Amino acid sequence: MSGRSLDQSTEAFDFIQELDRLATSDEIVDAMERSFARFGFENFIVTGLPHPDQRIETLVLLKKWPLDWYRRYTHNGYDRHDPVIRLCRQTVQPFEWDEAPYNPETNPKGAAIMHGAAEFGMKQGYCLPIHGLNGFEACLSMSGPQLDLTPQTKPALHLMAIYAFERARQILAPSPQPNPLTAREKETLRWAALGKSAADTGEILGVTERTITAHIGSACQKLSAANKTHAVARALQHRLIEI
Amino acid sequence: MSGRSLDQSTEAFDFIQELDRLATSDEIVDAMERSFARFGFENFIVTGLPHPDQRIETLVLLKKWPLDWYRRYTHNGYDRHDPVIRLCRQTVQPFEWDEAPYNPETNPKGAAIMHGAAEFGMKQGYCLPIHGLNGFEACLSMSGPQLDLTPQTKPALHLMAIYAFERARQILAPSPQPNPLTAREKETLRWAALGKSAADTGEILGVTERTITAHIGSACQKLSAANKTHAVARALQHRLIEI
DNA sequence: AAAGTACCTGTAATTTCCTACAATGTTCAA
DNA sequence: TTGAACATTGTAGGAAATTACAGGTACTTT
Repeated sequence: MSGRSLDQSTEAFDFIQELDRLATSDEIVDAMERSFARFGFENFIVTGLPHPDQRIETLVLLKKWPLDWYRRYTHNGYDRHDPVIRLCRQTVQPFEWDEAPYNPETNPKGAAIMHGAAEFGMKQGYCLPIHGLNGFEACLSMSGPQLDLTPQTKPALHLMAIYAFERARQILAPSPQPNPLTAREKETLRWAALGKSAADTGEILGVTERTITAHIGSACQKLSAANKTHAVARALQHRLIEI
Repeated sequence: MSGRSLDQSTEAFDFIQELDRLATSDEIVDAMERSFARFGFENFIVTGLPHPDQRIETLVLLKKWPLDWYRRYTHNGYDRHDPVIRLCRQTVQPFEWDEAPYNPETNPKGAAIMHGAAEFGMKQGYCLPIHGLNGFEACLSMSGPQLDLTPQTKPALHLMAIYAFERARQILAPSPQPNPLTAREKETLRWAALGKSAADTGEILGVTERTITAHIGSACQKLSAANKTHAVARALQHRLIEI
């Protein structure tokens, strides 16, 4: 094993131990900047992957990213068509940006997005998908002019990404937004997701059918759902209930 | 950094590179046995976490585990109450078995399961949650009489677990079971998940309401669902549709 | 003490869903 | 070519869901 790759192996473990001592997102960004620079990366972004009804800006945790490109990217909703984001949703394995395919027929904007990044000096990059609790999807995407990626360094970066994300999540999102549903509403939605009718659920919970429909109805209102099926789907999607 | 922990750091990266050269699950088990032994582990199991309607036996990928305990565990459905499994679903961070809480009131079987494992020589252990695509949950759980866990070794084991799992998944589950739903059934379920009535969906797809109800009905049959809401929940849970 | 929230229940009208029985045309593989 | 699976549509009746209007209890916060 070369001296260089040994350095990089221990670099990952040192980085992880350093993370626990960092208290703010700025400190994490600084630490990431230093550590990733040793692997040839200049820019990076840590972000969740948005649902159809979310904007990616609200999910970005950390970034050292060309600001103009970031503005253009978010303003135009490029995340919907970005080949890197798309591949990120389909794999758990890290990959280089080059490896993200884009079919000009099904995704005409794909090429333009990749070219746009290249215009900002980000021709090459490495993306590390992160899959969290309850199907939460995120990634650490990095770019640099001269990547130094070997079979040794890739897992090291992977490990750094996982821990950096988790640390950032702890700091920046310590309190997941309060579940807007009451206990009863969650309970009735959960039974509905398991195929129970309002009458069934009423019997299970020892209340009348009418009460169940009332809970379902208020859950529909809170979730802006058109009906029970819609409410269950949204509750599952946003991890408000578990089945 | 001590010589021991440096060995263990490189051990992880060597293990990961070795994985790609392994072609069978037996070879992976052997490699894991050798590598994990250096961290003080004797037994391990790599398994997916079952949904309410699944059995854990069908999701076990690799194991070196006391057979009698495994039989007792699966026969009694201990995975439903195992404190380690429960915590595994709630965190992405590795943890020691000791750290898995069990409330005797809400989970009376929890203590018995932990004691049962101890009877088979598995008093201490380390569990590494693995969160895959689309919310797929799995873990690598390991046990040994004398654990050698330090802030350096824990991330190393974590990394090994992630790559070992992915390699086992590639070998043992190369072909995800075919989606049993037809294109039309998925389409109608998807619109249902978005809150559309059968009449709405019929208008959207340019067919009659009756046709939509037929598709939903056959989807319900295939999914063993009691009604549309149940079918949508199951389809979402098993990643048969995306919304 | 008042206000707010969650929880519970009722009636009634309307809409939507679900199932059973029946049938036609298409596509694809054996 | 000949089933098998799929997509489509129909009728009809019962089950379930949805909405609107109304009201009561219990608990917590202000």
